[in-house]
Amino acid sequence: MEEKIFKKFLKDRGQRLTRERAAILRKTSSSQGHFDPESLYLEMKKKSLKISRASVYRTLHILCECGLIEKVKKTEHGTIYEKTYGQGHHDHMLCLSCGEVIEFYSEDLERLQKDLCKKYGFQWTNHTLEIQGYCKKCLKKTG
Amino acid sequence: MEEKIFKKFLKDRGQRLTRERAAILRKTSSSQGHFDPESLYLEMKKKSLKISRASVYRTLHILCECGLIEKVKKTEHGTIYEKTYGQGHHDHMLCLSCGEVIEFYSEDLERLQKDLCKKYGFQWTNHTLEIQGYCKKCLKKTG
DNA sequence: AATGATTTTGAGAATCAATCTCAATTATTA
DNA sequence: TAATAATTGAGATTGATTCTCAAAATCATT
Ligand SMILES: [Mn+2]
Ligand SMILES: [Mn+2]
Ligand SMILES: [Zn+2]
Ligand SMILES: [Zn+2]
Repeated sequence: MEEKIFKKFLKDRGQRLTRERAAILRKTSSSQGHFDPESLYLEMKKKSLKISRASVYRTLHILCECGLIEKVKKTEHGTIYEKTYGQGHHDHMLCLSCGEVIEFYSEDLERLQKDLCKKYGFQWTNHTLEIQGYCKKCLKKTG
Repeated sequence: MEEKIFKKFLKDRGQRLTRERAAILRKTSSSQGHFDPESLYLEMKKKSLKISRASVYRTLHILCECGLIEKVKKTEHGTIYEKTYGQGHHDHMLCLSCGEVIEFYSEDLERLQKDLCKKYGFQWTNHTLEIQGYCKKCLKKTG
């Protein structure tokens, strides 16, 4: 389970699983979907888990290195993250109207990309794909 | 040609094609590949085209709205742009070692994405795909 | 060409996410 | 327990970007 992984990861680097780090880990592990550091900070504050912004940012970094979460992208309002533990790889559709994020996965799409890389002599490690457009719900409203 | 398009676009909004805007347009039009506002600002400064940062940022915005350039993505060092006039749509491979950007296009990839959108009742408008990995050159070096 | 209205510019201030500083605190080791 | 090492938080700092606003440039009209 996540805490075990995180603890081991930290230990191997001579770092400690503090109360603050554990709290942030729990928060991100139980998170549904995408999140950003500031919101996470504010939510923890509300819940009387007063952890400084510095620690939030620092811990999110470590969690990335550890592979438990990942940066999704940078926006004008800051960086978006998502947890990766227990989540398969996927890509995103983003509704330009309501902001909804649809997660999807396509084996064909993955294979096609790897084929393309081969063609260019490029050694694939990972990728990010975001499709922008309008979701079903918004299409109904606007007609 | 670009200047004509830009001029018309501005005129239609009651805006003017000033010396500053024209200079930035020329610079971006003649640009090869990707660029960022700060570098563009510094280069123009070197060439005795002293244009303020404010104007650079403002003009890049307008050029985006006009469709002559596009934001590629946001990085920790700022926003990356590229010109779009005369360039077909394409996606990117980014070398994690040397930073090289390979531009590529795949009809199959495009079709596949549109099919996926259909499946989700999502109305496609555009997308961005970045494949991260290692380029041919770097692979040779590192073995 | 002069007048008056409109738009644009640039210098520097403001904003905002993210990082850094460093003294005080906490955990680990001897 | 004392010495050592890691961590925290408050606030300062950085860096990209935006904003402010007075001065300059451009346009339309007489
Ligand atoms: Mn996701
Ligand atoms: Mn490109
Ligand atoms: Zn929507
Ligand atoms: Zn390379």
